[in-house]
Amino acid sequence: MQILRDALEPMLEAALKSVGIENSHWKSMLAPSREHDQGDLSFPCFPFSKQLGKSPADIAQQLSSIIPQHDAIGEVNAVGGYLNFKADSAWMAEIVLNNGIRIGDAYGKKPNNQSNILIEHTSANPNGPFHVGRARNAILGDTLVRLHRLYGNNVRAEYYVDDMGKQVGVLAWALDNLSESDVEQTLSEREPINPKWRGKADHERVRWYQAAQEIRKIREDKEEIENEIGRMVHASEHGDQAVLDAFEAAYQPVLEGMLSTLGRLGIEFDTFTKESMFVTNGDVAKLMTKFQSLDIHGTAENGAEFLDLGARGLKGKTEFFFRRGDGSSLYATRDIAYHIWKWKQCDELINVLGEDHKLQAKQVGMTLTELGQKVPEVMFYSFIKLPEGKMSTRKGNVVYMDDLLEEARAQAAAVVRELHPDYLNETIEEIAEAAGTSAVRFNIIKKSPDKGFTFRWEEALAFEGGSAPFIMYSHARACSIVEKCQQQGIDTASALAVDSLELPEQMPKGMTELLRSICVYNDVLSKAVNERRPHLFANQILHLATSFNSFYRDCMILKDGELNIVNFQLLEIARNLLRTGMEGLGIVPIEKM
RNA sequence: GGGCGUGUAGCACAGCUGGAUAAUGCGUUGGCCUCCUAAGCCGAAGAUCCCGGGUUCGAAUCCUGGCACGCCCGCCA
Repeated sequence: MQILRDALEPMLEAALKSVGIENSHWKSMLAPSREHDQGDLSFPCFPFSKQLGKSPADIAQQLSSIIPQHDAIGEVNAVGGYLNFKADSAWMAEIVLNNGIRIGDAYGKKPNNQSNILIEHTSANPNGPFHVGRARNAILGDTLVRLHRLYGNNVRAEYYVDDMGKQVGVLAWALDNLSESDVEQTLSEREPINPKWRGKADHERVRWYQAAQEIRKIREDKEEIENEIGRMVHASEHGDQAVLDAFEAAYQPVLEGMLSTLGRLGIEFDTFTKESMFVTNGDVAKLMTKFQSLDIHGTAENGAEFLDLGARGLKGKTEFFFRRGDGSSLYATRDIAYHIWKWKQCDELINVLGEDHKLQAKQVGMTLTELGQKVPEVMFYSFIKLPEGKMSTRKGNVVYMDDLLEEARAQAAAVVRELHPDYLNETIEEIAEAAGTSAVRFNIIKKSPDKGFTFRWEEALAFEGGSAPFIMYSHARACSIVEKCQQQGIDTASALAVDSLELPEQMPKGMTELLRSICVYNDVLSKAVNERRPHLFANQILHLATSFNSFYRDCMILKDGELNIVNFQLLEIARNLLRTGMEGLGIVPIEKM
């Protein structure tokens, strides 16, 4: 709790000085208490034992008696060599009720930070629908974008469109050369397209792509096919506009289908940048010329060129090829041109990448350094597996996000229908869509990105405990209380305006817990944003919802038609914090459940 | 073979800039709706923190050596 720390540090410093400790290492030792009921911040006294010739317990005891009384401190105690500080409930209430704590600016407000942040995420090849694995990037990336905005930063969400190269080439070839019956025959062993997604181009066209991948391996004329695809890919890499246009015609509907899936999850982009731009505008050619002047430049027998990153300390694969023997560029080369371009339009650059890109990101980073450019920050994430193994669009071994969202919506609808048989169908559908999609999102966000996990339907569709619907429910509950107040004709606006409040003498546990949770909110948001670990904030919102539920249990807002103003004001703060927090996570903050 | 990452209750997951009795959810189990939404709340049981060594007053956390799993080691993207 930063606000408690700020209040405490000067007092602790003085106390330490008076017992003879003057170095400043102690600051990092004042840390959140492990034992949550012992205090909010704890200070272990063990290291001073030798220096002072006293037992840690004695030192803690002595310090506790020196620390002066202060509004912020509810309790100081010395237990087993620890000095524990508990924030004072009334003090927390004072700060919270008087807007003394910054909680981020949420949506629609101006950024309070002038620096421009560019976050590139998703950037999936436009060759087929999102499966759950590919979608982890989009969900994590979008959450990072949202959290930055909640924190008050100015962010641009960018999608890098892979509009050239082999994957799109195969797709374009397939659409031009295969009939529907070719495709269906080739894929006859596989599951047919879900009728629900007929007409959605990502689902339709991926079958052409998948069929082409098979045909390229088995058909008699496979060599000619390879030549044809190779010719197009080549042309695209040399900036042949006709071929690039043909590619675009092939992938654009697919990309739109993919984006509509993401849209359902609340994911949107500010800008799209096509890879081919860096070929057609000459950036890549200039870059490759520049590489030739570097000390670490090398040339292979067939004329292919590379940078020797081993000379800069890279272990393992040391040669980083940027030009093929035939003179064309490689994906990584274009990626570097792209990075240089990105740096021209932002102050801070973040990429969201799968763990399979770690080496590539390292190579790009080292090359950028070699060119005197800054290195982007990267949020890596591990893959989602299926119980049967790895997901692969090519092999068709996937759980599509569209199917997952449908299933989630259907199951959520069943829950709502059972809980509230009296709700209108339309209401049920609305709640189900929000709860279903939010649950899917949250299930991915709440896990640490560097942890791989196995997708399980029952987890993705859990609507209790640590889920999005749990948070949504707490929020909806808060909303329903406000609604009830208004129904009863209570003037909520003037209740909010009251500023001389009398706090309860004995503060209920639920209220203290809620205040605590509110007081650490911004600490966690800041950490989640700056360390690029959205799951920390997800857990904080879960915690906020839990403590709100305790507050709800202990503190009646409306009793016998009578409004408790303190409780009401706290309710509104918590409700607002829940709502903005949910927006930061991409959970839909519906008001009725 | 080399590099990177992960390994914590039956399951899942947090904690990992060293600090107390390792947090949370599911599952198991006992209780709570004449009272603002029970998708909720309160309680109980459940953990060799992968294994061995080391550093330290103190190790889930740091170092080291293993083991298991994942990813990478293309003139692919």
